[in-house]
Amino acid sequence: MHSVAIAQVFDTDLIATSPGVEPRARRAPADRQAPAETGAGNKGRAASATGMPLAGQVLNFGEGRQIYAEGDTVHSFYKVMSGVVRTCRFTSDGRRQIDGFHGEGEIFGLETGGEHRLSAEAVTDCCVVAYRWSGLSALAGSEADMARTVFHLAMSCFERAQEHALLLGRRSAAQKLAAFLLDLGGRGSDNAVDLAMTRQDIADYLNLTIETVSRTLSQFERDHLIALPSSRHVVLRNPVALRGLVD
Amino acid sequence: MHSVAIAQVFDTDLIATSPGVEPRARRAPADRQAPAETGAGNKGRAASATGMPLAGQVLNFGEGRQIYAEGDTVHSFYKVMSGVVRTCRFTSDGRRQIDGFHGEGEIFGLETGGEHRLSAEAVTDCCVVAYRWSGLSALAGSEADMARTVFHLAMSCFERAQEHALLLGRRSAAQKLAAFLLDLGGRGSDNAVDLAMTRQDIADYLNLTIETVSRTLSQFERDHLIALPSSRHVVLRNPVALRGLVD
DNA sequence: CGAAGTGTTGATTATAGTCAAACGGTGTGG
DNA sequence: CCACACCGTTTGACTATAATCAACACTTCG
Repeated sequence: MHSVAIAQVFDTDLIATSPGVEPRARRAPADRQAPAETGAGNKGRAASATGMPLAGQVLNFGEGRQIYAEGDTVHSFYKVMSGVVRTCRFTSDGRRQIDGFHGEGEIFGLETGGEHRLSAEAVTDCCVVAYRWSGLSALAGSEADMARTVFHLAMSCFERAQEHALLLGRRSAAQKLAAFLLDLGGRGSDNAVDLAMTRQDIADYLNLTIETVSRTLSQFERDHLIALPSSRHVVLRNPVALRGLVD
Repeated sequence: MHSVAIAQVFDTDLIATSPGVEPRARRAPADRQAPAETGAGNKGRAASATGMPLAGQVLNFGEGRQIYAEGDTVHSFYKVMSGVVRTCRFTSDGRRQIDGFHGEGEIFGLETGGEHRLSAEAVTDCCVVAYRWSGLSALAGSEADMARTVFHLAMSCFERAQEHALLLGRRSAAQKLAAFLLDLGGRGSDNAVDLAMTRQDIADYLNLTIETVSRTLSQFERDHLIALPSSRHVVLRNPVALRGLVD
């Protein structure tokens, strides 16, 4: 089902070799599939030639597929090679809270406890590397480089979580959306932002409803702050004014 | 101004020796004072007798005093020995967003960048230990124990930030307050919670107004979910029902 | 006692949520 | 090829919730 290859840890960067990515059809038909590591099996894991301490498995997921579920035992943490992943939690009243969107190069699924506190799903077809991780015990004394590496990752996860909390602390829907668009826009150098996720995803991330997201974007367009050539493609016409809304 | 003493790092716990805490009057008069490390100077720093890699300074702050400001150069991270500290940010429209309340044993001020992204202030009179920290470079290869220690701290900061984001994702004021009270209540074993912070602090933490906080607590009391013997003392009369509101 | 800070309550308004309908692409099957 | 259904999205009308503006109560402290 999934292609498997070797990856390795090097200094503060996690590198995957021979990713073996195969394209997948958009619009995955089914709701759920077996967790990644079950589906992919364990074949192909080996220490790399350069003797780096941690090897990873390259895995592919179709759009909408679950990578792991809330409550699953933690076996690995993950790095996004391509595509976008969301981490989220479901509340008992049926709502979904999206903790974050994780794009290329970003880490998700890092936990200290024994089980995942959130589930992770592919927003688009995506390729991720799973790094075996048995919690803090993996940070044995002899592997200081690895400790530093993983520490760095933990800190960037921490800072993203903190920024998300501050984003959610914004007063109005307009402020939240402006901050969201600028965050996405900031990743590329031009002012074109394309949204990998649906309005529902955005709403669940910003703690708004889909209607409010849609209305606010339409208002931004009427105010010439953005252009919406299509619903998933946003052009920041006036980033300065957007920034003014935010801070 | 501040008493100074030695502290040290040991395994995953940061321990302060000879804290030399002196009580201070509640209700600090002035708005701000010089940052801790300026006020306290550098005297008293030394390697401990047991040869632990990191020594800390014990510092005391009166209620309302600033520990560091947003934008300050990072010299240290901090552990709360007693009292409560808040970390927060101010938005250009004058609002304040509280990132978190940090009680006894908790860490704050850990950053990867060169400057603090938030400011920290004493909610009550408090005693904190400042651990010198020059960022990732401090995690040199020979200090694996320290790397593991600091990694553990980073992860707990991360998890708290993530929980805060999910808390802010709650729909209603009642849900936010119920989650907040249960979080505070969970720290002790009984159902008595005393609030170190003002209604304004709570409002800024939950992204609500002071009036909504007050009204919601009054409503909880009318519904026999809590008792409010005084405004800063809450008794959770029906924690099960509160939990039901949250999840 | 009076002043200042903190907290509560009431009346009104602004904002976003809810319910509902319609629009626009995309893919399918006749 | 077109008709159709489906999904994500947009828009409208109405409502619920919390913000705002305002007044008042309670504590602490000088």
